[in-house]
Amino acid sequence: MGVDLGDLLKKKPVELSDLSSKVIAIDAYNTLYQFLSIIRQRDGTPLKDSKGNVTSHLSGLLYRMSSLMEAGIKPVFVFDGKPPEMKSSTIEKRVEARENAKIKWTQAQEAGLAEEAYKYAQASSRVDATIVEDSRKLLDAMGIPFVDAPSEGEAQAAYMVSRGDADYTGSQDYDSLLFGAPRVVRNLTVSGKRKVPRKNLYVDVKPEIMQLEETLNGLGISREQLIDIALCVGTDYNPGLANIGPKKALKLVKEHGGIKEVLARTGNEIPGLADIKEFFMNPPVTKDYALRWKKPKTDSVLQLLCDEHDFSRERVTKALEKLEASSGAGQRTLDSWF
DNA sequence: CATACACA
DNA sequence: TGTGTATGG
Repeated sequence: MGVDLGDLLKKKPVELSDLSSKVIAIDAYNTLYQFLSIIRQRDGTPLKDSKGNVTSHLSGLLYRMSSLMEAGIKPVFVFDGKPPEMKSSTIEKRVEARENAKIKWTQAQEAGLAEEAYKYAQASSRVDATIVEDSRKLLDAMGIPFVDAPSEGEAQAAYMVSRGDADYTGSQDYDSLLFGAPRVVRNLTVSGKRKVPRKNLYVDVKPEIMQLEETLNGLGISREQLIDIALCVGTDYNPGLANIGPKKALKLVKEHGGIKEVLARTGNEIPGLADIKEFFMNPPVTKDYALRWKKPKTDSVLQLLCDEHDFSRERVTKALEKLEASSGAGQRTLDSWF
């Protein structure tokens, strides 16, 4: 998912402490998917409570958010609304890939291929309605606000940064830049370590920020041209052109001015081009939101995580102490509203 | 992924 | 003070 523009974009590593007091509009889907895919046992099974419900996302949310808030960061989650019709092909492909991965997971398990099994287990992750519902309950109990996007969460998050209601969008994907987010932060993690795929190796990963204006100036293009490049490479709304990666796309778009000319020159076409461009330039968003960070409801968090999902009381209590110590839950924001 | 804990 | 490894639910 998302757009593969990583090589073109200028990224600046930062410390978590540099993001203190910043409001970060986090793409909920992206984050939950990451948690579900990565927080697993060595055989690939996600964390589960005694009733068999998956809890990886709750674990990820609790520990990461309490650490970020302790560092003074003010997260707000943005949930997806109704996906646009032009995304349906991508959505169908994801469903299919997931079903396929489930079968292969079982097969690999039976064949005793641990690494294969793990890989397919990850690929079978799904952010379903229950996952979303649990996550909203936990965020609410933790006092972290969330916003419901009318359509794409990345677009809503970008809008919130454009308006100045948030400082950054937070996502591993680059889409929010296309939607016009002035600033994006990736790798918004605590530990700073990430496992490299397939290898038994960990590398240091720091949060990194990207700035739209700076990126565009550096490449010598407009946002519309950045979108054109994405369209060449492929987005959630179109498959992309054969044998054209980010670098070639940049060259072509700069040379010919825009996607229309590139298509004409290369003998390609993108069905629904105008609608897709319009969607990136002017996505459905809402201004119907209020960002309030509240004191965590300790009892609700303990009830949800410990009583309902078998989390350790000791660990959850420790995380709650971090939350309560955070400035985000405290004075300024809260008092300004009450 | 984040944390805890062992051990250098 | 750091690095590797196991565990969480």
